[in-house]
Amino acid sequence: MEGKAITIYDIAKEAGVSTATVSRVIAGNYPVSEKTKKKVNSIIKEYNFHPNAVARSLSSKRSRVLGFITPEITNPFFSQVFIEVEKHALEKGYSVLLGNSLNNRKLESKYIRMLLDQQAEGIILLGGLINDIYPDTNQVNDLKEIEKKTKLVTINGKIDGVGSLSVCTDEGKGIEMVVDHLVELGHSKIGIIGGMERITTTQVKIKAFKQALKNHQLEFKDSWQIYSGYDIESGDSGLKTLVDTNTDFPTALIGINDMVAIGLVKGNRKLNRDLAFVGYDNTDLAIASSPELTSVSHPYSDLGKTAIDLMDKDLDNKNHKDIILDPILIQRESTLLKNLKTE
Amino acid sequence: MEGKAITIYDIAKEAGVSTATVSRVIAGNYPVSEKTKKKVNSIIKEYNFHPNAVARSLSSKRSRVLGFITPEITNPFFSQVFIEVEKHALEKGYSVLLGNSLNNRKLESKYIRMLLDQQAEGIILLGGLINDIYPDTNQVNDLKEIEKKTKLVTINGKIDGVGSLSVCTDEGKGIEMVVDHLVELGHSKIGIIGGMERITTTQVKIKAFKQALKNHQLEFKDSWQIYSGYDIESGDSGLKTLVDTNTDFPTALIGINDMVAIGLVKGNRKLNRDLAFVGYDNTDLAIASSPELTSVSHPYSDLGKTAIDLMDKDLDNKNHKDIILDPILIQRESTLLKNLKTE
DNA sequence: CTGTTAGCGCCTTCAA
DNA sequence: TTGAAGGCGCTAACAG
Repeated sequence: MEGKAITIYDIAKEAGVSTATVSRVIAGNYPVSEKTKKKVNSIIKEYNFHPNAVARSLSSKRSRVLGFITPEITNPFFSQVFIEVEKHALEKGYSVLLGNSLNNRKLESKYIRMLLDQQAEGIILLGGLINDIYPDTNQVNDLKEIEKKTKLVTINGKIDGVGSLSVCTDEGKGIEMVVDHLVELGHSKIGIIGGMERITTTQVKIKAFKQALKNHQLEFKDSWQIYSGYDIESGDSGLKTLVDTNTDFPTALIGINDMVAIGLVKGNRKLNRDLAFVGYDNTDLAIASSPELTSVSHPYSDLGKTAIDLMDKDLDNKNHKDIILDPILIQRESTLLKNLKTE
Repeated sequence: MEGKAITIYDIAKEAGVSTATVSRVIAGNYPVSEKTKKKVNSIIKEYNFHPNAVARSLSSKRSRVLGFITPEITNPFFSQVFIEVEKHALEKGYSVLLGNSLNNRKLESKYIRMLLDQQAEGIILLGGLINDIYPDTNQVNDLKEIEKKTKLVTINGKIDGVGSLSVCTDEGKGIEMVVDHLVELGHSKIGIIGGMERITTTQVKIKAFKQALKNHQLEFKDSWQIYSGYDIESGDSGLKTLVDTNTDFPTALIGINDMVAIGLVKGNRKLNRDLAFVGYDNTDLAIASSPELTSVSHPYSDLGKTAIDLMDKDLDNKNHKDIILDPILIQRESTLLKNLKTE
């Protein structure tokens, strides 16, 4: 491997100019005469020279590296956001280091440490700590500390006291759209399954759910709201709980996310009740399901673009930016197969 | 942001030793007396000092950064492999830069370029170019060039002429296990749907499929093998083609991967034929499906571990390593609900 | 066991 | 518009 790499110095010598000049034509930020520029460029091409990004980072104090930390990149919601972030990062010349924290706070901290050591110019947090209603004080303090050293952008989450830049989808509005849609179809008995009590996004959704019901003069029934988690199994178990604790039954069920909704659909294969289902996040799973799931989509591309914009712009740190984007309701078979009103 | 970072120099001064000594206690690779070690460490803690990884890379010529390039991290198979790779990378102190090439060869090259510039110590390739039966000559030459500069490890794919280290699952064997399983259950009419003709993994599977049928004295019917792609829609469309072009119909269908199998299951909801289904990769989708899919699992953790081991070990470049791991058949409802033999 | 001293490859003032 | 020269923060011989 590794033949001795060719450096800016070699190019300079060959072109009969100084390394400073070579550096300038590469960066293109200082005036260089057309003539020398051409000369240098031709030599660069001839040697197939590519500047060493590490040396560059050290010298310029700009690593052009961003970090992205998320609990589970296998979760389609997270990976969907990631690819959009990365896409826009690439456009601005950033590389992205991905850290998969497995929902483990220790690992999360370890990755943050690594990113700081790597002089990451910014760290993007999605899921994990930033959605914890009771975040560990030490970790929060760490984040505050980190903010002094690098930019912090959170997606769909935020931590009190940490003045990070954030972008999120209005998940309350998303749930409202779902309820409106279901009511429109004639449903008045709606349940919401999944999530965990101490997770902010779950709370946002449930709060919005209650409000939306109220808007339609519908009653919120405690026993139709069940915390059970975020995976397929959580849908199944949530449905079981619902059955076990209710005689009166909803006609429509909202899953806290697509995976839970799939679990609900699956669980109902045995029960065979006539139910409408709604998911959340509009991941590939929504289409994998049959019936295909009505789901709320995040504006993924915008989410990614905004996160990168927040990194990129030289925002005043005191000018805390919280950007909120609108969700999109995607209607599919799982609610549309039957319209209660027309029966 | 950015207060003036504290450096090894500050620590040295405060501890009354040289920077070399500080460097040594941090690296822990050279002898330092217990006493000075303690002293230095206490100062490091006191100042909460963390060495600048960039400076370290430049000086030591070891970036401790790996690159991972894959077409679509949202594809559960790819992301599953990724998290295992990353997990083992972390254990060895590597960070991983992820590049999502979107199956675009240009982007693939761009990411490779970025990784080279970042002095990545190794690049892991999964999917994309390395599974192309007719790879572009220029790109292959590029890869050869790259191999001179960094380590190249390919997962589940390989390029002729590029002596890269590789690790893969024996996908032929996987298909053989599937066929054996189906035959065991009494199936003799088996189809295989999905994939693309010019992709190596598809070819491996189909070749193995033919051989497995032969082993059981079963006939391979051309019209029961349909290229259609890799996503859910491909399953659906593949099934349509199957219906359109056959009067005699299989009793069992193998999807080239889980997504295709899901598409098959979904498509069959309308046809309502009595079929057994098998997927491949054993992703979360296999469980999301109902009936849950019998599927072939890769030894994901081993795959990741091996890839990192190949990076890490100082292997002789001429000693080309191709490591082949065994797949695992996971039996689930989609084949087990009915045993033709017992009817 | 520890300090001195060159760099690693590039950027960036400061002069010219 | 260009060159000289001193870092960036750390590592790694080479002495001692």
